[in-house]
Amino acid sequence: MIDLIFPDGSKRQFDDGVTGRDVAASIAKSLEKKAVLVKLDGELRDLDRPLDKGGAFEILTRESPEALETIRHDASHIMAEAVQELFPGTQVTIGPAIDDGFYYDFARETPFSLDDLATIEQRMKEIVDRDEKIEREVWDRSEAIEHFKSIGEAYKAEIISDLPEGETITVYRQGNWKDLCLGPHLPSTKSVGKAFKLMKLAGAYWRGDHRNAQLQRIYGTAWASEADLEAHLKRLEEAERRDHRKIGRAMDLFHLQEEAKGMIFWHPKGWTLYRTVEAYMRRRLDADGYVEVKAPQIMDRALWEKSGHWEKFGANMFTCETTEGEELAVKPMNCPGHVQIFNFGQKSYRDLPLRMAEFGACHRFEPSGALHGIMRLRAFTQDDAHIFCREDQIEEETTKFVRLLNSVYADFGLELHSVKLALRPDLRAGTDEVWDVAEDKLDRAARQAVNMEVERLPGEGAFYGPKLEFHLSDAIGRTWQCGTLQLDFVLPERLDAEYVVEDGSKQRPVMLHRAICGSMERFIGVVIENYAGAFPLWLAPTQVVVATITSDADDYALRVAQELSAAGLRVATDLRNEKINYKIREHSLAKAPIIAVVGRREAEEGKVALRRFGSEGQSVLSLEEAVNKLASEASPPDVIRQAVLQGASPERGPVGVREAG
RNA sequence: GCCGCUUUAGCUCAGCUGGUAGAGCACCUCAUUCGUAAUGAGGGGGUCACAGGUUCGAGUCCUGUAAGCGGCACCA
Repeated sequence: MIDLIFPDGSKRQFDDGVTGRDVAASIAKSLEKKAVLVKLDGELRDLDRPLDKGGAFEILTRESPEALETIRHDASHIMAEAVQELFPGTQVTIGPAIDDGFYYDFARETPFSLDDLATIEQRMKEIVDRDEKIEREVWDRSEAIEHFKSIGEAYKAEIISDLPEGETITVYRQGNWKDLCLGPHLPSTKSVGKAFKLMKLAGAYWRGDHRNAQLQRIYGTAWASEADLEAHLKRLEEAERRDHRKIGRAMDLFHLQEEAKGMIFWHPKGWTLYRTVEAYMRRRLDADGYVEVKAPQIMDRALWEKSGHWEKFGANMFTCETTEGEELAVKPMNCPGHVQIFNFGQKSYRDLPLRMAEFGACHRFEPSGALHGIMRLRAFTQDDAHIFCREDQIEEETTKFVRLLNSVYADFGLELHSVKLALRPDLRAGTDEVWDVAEDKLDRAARQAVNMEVERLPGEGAFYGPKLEFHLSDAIGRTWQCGTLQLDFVLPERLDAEYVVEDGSKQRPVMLHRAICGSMERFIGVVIENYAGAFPLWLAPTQVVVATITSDADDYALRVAQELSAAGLRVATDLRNEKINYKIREHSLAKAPIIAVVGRREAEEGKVALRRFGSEGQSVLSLEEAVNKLASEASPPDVIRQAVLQGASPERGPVGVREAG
């Protein structure tokens, strides 16, 4: 007999070997019908698999969130079945559930075409209609290897051979089709439903290793209901609408061209946005006790050899040789330069922590396939800083940094989504004791700053120290990793950084590499997508468009523009001989935050009619009122906070905006 | 870098099985002076990514190259 404890706390006894389906049937016939999976002590299991032990027990229906992953996993199996029916000779490999859907990697000579996807999808729906029972079988290891070899499934046979001895080999059978799989699965192909869609074709390496054969991956999305599928497709459309590359072109922010691939041509409006973000970051760093520096763009090979970059990352560095025989490299990162500045003259423990910041332009030779819009470039600017400190300052500095990062994200309408701690890799510098302390310090400091679980990523740290990754989420819930903080035990040693302590002896400082935006370009890309180009007033490249109704108002419009501009606002005028409807439409489509309409009436009364992006109303204000109001509204969020702290009236208007515009 | 797809006017895209390139928007000119999301008329603009090949003839078929896109690998 086994004891099952149900979610309501009740406990019942069942015979050994009872299945989830039996249990469901014993509760209600309707439940048996709806049941697709069970959960035993937190583990998902097939409905028809006999229960070999008791424990916390739950019966799951298709609609339960836990079932979704299984629906996706099953969909991948159905896809594999469909592919093997349609394209005999295609080998299967693996096909897991992933976020929003599933994929399956196939080995086949001829590539699949987009037309094939429609055919496969059709066949998948037929397989669902066939209502094939999905059954779990436990196989003998060598028999399983033999079986898959005999049917030409070399990859499957390899997977089984690589499973540890003693591992239970389970094969799932649906209709005539079999696949090696851990499970669990739904009871029948019909349970999977038809709320799926094949999305794209891609190449992928066997076992994720580029030295292995390249397989053909088919991605699909699968949901519990048609409505969920529709909603997902809508979200994808929405994401596409926000694509920074599209918006960048439409709003005339920047462009890329093949003569400089992976590098941005910033246009006036885009560069205004860039400068606004940079000026904001600079103020935040200034206020947080950083000093800003600028190190050379190109330095001698010898320095990169000393720092270790030449050996480890030389292949990704842009290099050149002078006619005088010097070998130089364009900096791929800023750290060695900063250590040179630290090393100049003598540093005392009184100088620590020394927070050295640079908007550092870095160049890295990224593989062509890695480039992506302005998110992944060959030339980019890090909002980099290195904090030189004592070991006992690591925690405090980390906490301070995380608070700053959190506040910066919030100012851009973004939210810190998760913090991850990348732990020691196999190949690493430093002793285990040092790593224990370092990992522990970062973990504790991050927790203290954000009151959030810190996810641990074993083996993903840099060879020189553990790393905190900060993932943010945008307005439509996508996540991005921008911020990072990395502890470094190695570089100060390699580049001989030291400071004098109280007793006059010399010590190595610890270095914290940290960035909030990561790359300015990438961060701006995220910001563009976050706001879908409809920037808040303080960020908008053009903040106010002064549009005339008739040419009678031209002189007045110029005066309005001049006064707004004098108050620090970024202003454009539209004096064209066009109807006001036309102008409103055009500037609204261009996402101008404020349209100031002036006609004969406003000119005579010294007023302006303000229309805000996204609203149809207008407010008529005197010119002076409008200037004050807009100037104060256009102040960056940190400047407004500062003004409030100092007790200045926020109505007094522009503080600190000018440097950006 | 690897796999697949794409590349036609400034932008978005048509162009069937080969017969010498088209729309909308944008741009320019003229007229229109108008009160909150498109005034009308006219005009200019393309080595069809690039280089070869097949053909009487190539935007269209073939090969190669490049870039872009979707993934994979990479991301110090």
